[in-house]
Amino acid sequence: MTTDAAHTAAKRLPERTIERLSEYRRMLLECLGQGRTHIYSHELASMHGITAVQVRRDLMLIGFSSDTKKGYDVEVLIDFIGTILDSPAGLNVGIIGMGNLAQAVTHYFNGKRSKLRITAAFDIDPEKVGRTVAGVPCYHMDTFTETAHKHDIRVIILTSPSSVAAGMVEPITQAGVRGVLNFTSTPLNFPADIYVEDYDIITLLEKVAYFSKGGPLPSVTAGE
Amino acid sequence: MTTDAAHTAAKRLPERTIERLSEYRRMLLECLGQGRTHIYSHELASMHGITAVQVRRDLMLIGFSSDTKKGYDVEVLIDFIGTILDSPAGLNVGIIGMGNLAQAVTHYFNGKRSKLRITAAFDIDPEKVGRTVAGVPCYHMDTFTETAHKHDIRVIILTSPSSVAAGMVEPITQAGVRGVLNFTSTPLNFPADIYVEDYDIITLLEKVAYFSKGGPLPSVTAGE
DNA sequence: GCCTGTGAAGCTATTCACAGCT
DNA sequence: AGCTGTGAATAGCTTCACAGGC
Repeated sequence: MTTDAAHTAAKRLPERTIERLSEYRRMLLECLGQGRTHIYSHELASMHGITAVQVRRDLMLIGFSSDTKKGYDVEVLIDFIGTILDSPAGLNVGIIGMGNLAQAVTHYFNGKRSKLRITAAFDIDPEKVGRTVAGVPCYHMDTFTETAHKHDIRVIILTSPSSVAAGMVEPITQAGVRGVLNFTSTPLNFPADIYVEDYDIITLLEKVAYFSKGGPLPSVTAGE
Repeated sequence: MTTDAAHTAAKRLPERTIERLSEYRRMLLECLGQGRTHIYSHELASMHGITAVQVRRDLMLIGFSSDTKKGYDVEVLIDFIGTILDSPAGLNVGIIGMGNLAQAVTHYFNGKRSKLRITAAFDIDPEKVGRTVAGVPCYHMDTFTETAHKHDIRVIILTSPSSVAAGMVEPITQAGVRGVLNFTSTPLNFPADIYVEDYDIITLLEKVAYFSKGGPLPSVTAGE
């Protein structure tokens, strides 16, 4: 087995596979909590509404294979996915803009054991700066660069108002951040070596709206 | 059957194209607000960090073409995209769970002119039920079916705690909802004729984290 | 020249189909 | 029988390359 798999650029896994691995893991953790020790690919698949082949293919891609034929060992698989997704030492995440969305995200995180830690929030609202919001200390945006360094922030969740988002590119880049999750509806021009995931809620909803009407799905057969 | 099957998703556009159309439109609206009347494909493209061909291909797919060669007419294109994305009469959206995330989403919507309207929220918290939260009347989840019908809700944004999400499938399905935007980290088994978009924030962040470290990008640009 | 529109090629992701193992 | 692992085929999406128009 290849020990360098975790950081081989050449073997970059497909985006979709990464997303699914994250989902598998969460489901597996739930199964584990319910005392389940093994799970078949088709079970995991149906829980996610995908095919068993897809699950097996994903596991194949990460080089996981079960030794027994009684399905995958839940605990072992969880750990294995961890070697792919997690940085061994964990990763510190900062969040810019401490409004409702940021608080929601932060709360989502609480309780989930994770190698990802939201360790610093940034805002300009005097109501928030200096206080702890949703369990995270909130700093003034002016102190971003130094605070980000101090906390060794590698990933930024950007939830500032879209109007000021463009101005965040420079400081984020300067701070040595490697990845950005952009909830802003402004497309941002980061250098190519920073991974950016745009996640625009309006777009998402318009997409759902489109496909909701798009399929004038022929009458469902009476059976159900 | 009187209605030809051809009309069934007659020309269902690619998911990605739909997403981009939504983004183009928002950018175009901004351009329009700045008094711009025409725009070239490569301009629109660079604003979104994609290629000009991609933009032209998307427009080709929706059957849009410019009459002049001075770029696309901003206003005309906005309207054209509207004919693709919007239901002429608009679409009512309901939101289940009126926590931070829901409030953020609702606020995101305010001010954006849209054919989508969040007209009803549902929660079980007595603090919220009966009041107007973020500009949207909040009803008790118990009244979901009738309220959803009364409001002619076609799309649901699901932001309830994951633990109770599974229980929402039945009522949502019964209410005749056609599309669901699921922010819950629970994969939900809706009938195939309901369009579901799963949008899990933890997965997203884990993905960003993976690709942030994944690329041991040769040399981090030290200089400014 | 610089633009748009588009067939054809290329790439990515999913599914098919089947071999091999208990 | 039912499961996993995987080459080969397919579907979905993006980019190349170029034709045609101002």
